[in-house]
Parts: sequence; structure tokens; C-alpha cells
Amino acid sequence: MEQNIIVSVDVVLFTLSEGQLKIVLLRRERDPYAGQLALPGGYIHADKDRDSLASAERVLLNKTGLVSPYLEQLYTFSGGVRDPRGWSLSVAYYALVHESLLVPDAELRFELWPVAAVPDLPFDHNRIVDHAAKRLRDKSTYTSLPCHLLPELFTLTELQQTYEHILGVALDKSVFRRKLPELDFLEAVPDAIRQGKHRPAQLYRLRPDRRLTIFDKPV
Amino acid sequence: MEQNIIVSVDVVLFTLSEGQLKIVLLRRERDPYAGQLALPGGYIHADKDRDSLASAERVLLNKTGLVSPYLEQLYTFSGGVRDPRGWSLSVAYYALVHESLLVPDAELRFELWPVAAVPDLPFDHNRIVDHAAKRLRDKSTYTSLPCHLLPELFTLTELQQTYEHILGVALDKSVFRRKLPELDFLEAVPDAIRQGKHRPAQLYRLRPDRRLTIFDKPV
DNA sequence: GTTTGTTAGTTTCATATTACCACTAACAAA
DNA sequence: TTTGTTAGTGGTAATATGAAACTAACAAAC
Repeated sequence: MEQNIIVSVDVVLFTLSEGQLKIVLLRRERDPYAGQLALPGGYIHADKDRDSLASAERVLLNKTGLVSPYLEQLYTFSGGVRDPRGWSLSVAYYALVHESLLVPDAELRFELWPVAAVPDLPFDHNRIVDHAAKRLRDKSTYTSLPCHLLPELFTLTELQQTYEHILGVALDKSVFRRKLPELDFLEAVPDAIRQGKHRPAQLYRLRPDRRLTIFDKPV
Repeated sequence: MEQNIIVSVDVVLFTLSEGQLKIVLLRRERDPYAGQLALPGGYIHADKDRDSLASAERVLLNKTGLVSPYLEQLYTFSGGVRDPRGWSLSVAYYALVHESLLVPDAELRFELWPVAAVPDLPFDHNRIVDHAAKRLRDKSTYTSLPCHLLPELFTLTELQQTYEHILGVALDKSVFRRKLPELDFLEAVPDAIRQGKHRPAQLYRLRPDRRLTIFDKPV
């Protein structure tokens, strides 16, 4: 049986840079749309990919050098008009990394674009980006997701600012800090202190067994 | 380019029957697993389906006779081991209907099985069912989703009981009723009253422009 | 040393929200 | 008229929240 469906994955890779939520775009090497900015993506290879998650991991590794960032399936986009080559289906993923892991490389020439000012993209990639940004915002209101945009160790103030950047609202410091202990997804790192010209701050990390904690109320 | 990937859709169709959450299963007409109970599903037809949602609608219509129930994409399952025919990808959907729309038919021989006691299913269909049940429960805590398991007109007590059945917890009547008006997704139907051997109850319906309302706090 | 600036982190308290339970309302049937 | 049953509302103590003031700990300036 011949279905004639092009099956691929696309990844929306988020990071926080200069206080803005940004995504990774790269110039397509091949037609269609060669030379244009687009999401990292590629065909699913039935012979070497265990499943579509493995395809997304492979795409991320090949195109950005990332090994195992937070990566989650977003939505599947499909239809006859989204790709000029024919009826296609793309399993979209989104990923979160701290900026420092996005090392510029002569080989891998990716660009960071603010989510608020993404250029026109080929295929239905703008729709995918919008969908991913909405998911990130929605899910950040009631989960520990924003932790994955931070470095391994971070202060509570940095975490609060990350929530604020994603959600676009100011949070109350006192309320934020009262909630954290009972949500129980962070651990203070002994002797790890962020210094500055002011009172030093305790550093925390995500508990290794808690990649994603779901709250029963919004932050 | 030949990818050799089997692309299909599967649908988890929920209904509330005898106070239990149940799903529709049907006996497969073809191999593999002919004669076994499985989820309604089928190939995506690139020539006639606009997108995978249209495929899911077609499958629902052909296998259950349903026209336009609440239908939403769930997750995409893929890999080389889930289908004996080879590397496959299935876009799973879930749907909600009131029991009365599931009319038994000599042609369409589907069965209702309680979510709590689903038999062993072929492919990874048990995993899909678990995923769908979790989504339904999670999403019901903070949206108007459960309305779609009710008939067009229903009482507030029936709505509360629907939430309670899905969530598995008892809700406070007074709190429940105080919240509803400000969430603003219901409308009282004038002169529509449910009678009984007791005080009659006002009937409500989902506002036509509000298929799914997302709450900012859990019910 | 002492002061100043800055950010970390806690406490206070008035107000808003919630959980719990009691109450009243309206019908049918006895 | 009474009883049973479910519909629908109100009151209150406990809890959570939001806003702000407060204390803590450092570096740098003086």
C-alpha cells in the first residue's frame, strides 16, 4: 500500500536571551525554500529512528549540537497544502535550553529570533511557533517547566524572573517564595552561593527525579 | 523518496454510561489482529482527507455514525514495533459524546468498555487509552470539557456529578454553583425545567460560542 | 572602621477566597 | 397537611493571597 505522505519532525527550540524568549531558526540547505529561515526539522528515518522522539533528538543534535534538552511532543500538523511537495505530516516538538548550551559554531549556523518578532517562515512554521509559544506560556502557569530555561544552578530570584518573562506578568516575591517549598521540586545546593556586591544568594537546582512538576494551582 | 511509514489515525471515544466513564471499542475486520477488540482507526487517505482531523472525523463517521462530537488531537504514537506490518505512525484523537448519540446499529457493532477495565488491546492501544484518560481527567480539572459528555440540556447537579465521575472526587455544591456564573460558559434555557418528585431544576446548555472554556483555577 | 547601595530573604496584616455545613424552596406522593 | 427528595442559597471559620514593610548580608566607597 502506497500512501504518498511525507513524514517529518520539526522542533521549536526556546531559550531566554537578553530577557526575551527566543527561538532557534536556521537557513534551509535544500529545496523547497532553500536559503530561507525555518524551524530545525527533517524526515523521519524509519530505518534508524526508534520513534518520532528519536527523530527529534537526532534533528536537534545534527542541527544545533544539543544532546538532551527538555524535549516534549507539541502537536502534529498535516495536510495537502502545507508542503509544496505534496500531502505531508509533521510531528512538532518543542525544547527548552539555557542560552549557554547554544554555542555558536562555524558548522551549525543557527540564529536566535525573539518569539515576539519571528519573521515569515515557510510551510506552516509560523503556526507551529505560535502553537508552541502558547503551550509554553500555558504550561508555565501551572508547572515547573521554566526551570529548563535556566542553567543547572540558579537563584530563586532568577527563577521568578524567568516565570515573569514567560508569563508576561509580575509575581509577588513573598508569595512566590512561600509556594516553592511545598511544591518540592527544587533542592538547595549546599555551599553553592551566588556572590555579588550585595547579600549572596542560595543556589538551587531542579530535583533530578522531578523533571516536570505539575502544580494544583497556578503560580 | 520512499519512507515506508504506515500513517493512520486512532480515536478514543469517551462516554458516560451507568455512572462510569467508558470508551468505544470495536472488532477489527481485517488483519492484523482481525476479530480482536481495538480502537476505531484507519489509514490517512492523502487523496480524500484534508488533514488528520478530517481522517479522524471520517473514521468516527464510518465506524460509529457520529457526525460532529467534541474531537481533539491527543498525541502521536510512532515506532517500528507497535504494528507488525512495519514502522508506523498514528495520530491519536479523543472524542466525547453523550451516551444517547451512540445508537446501537446492526451494521456498526461497537462495544462500550469501562475505562477502569479495558481489555488487552492490540498495537499500543492500551497506552493510547491510558494517555487519553489522563488527558481527559487533567483537562477536566480546569476546563468545561465535561459538558460534552452530557446531553444538550442538563441541570447543574448533572454537570457537577459529571465532574465528580471524571475526577473521582466529591465537589461542594455551593462552591460549584458560585463559580459557574463567573466562568460564563453556560446559559439557562428559558422555560426548560427538569421535573421530578421534588423541586424542579433549571436546565442549562453550553453557550454555542464556548465549546471549551479554560478556567484560571481548578474547579 | 563606618556608611552606603544593592539584592536576599522574612514578616506582617488587611483582604479575598475557600471549605464546610446549615438552611430555605418547590415539587410529588402519601 | 405531612413527608420525602432534590434544587438552590447563605453564613462563617479557616486559609490563601497581595502589598508593603522589614531585616540580613555582602561589596564598595569613604
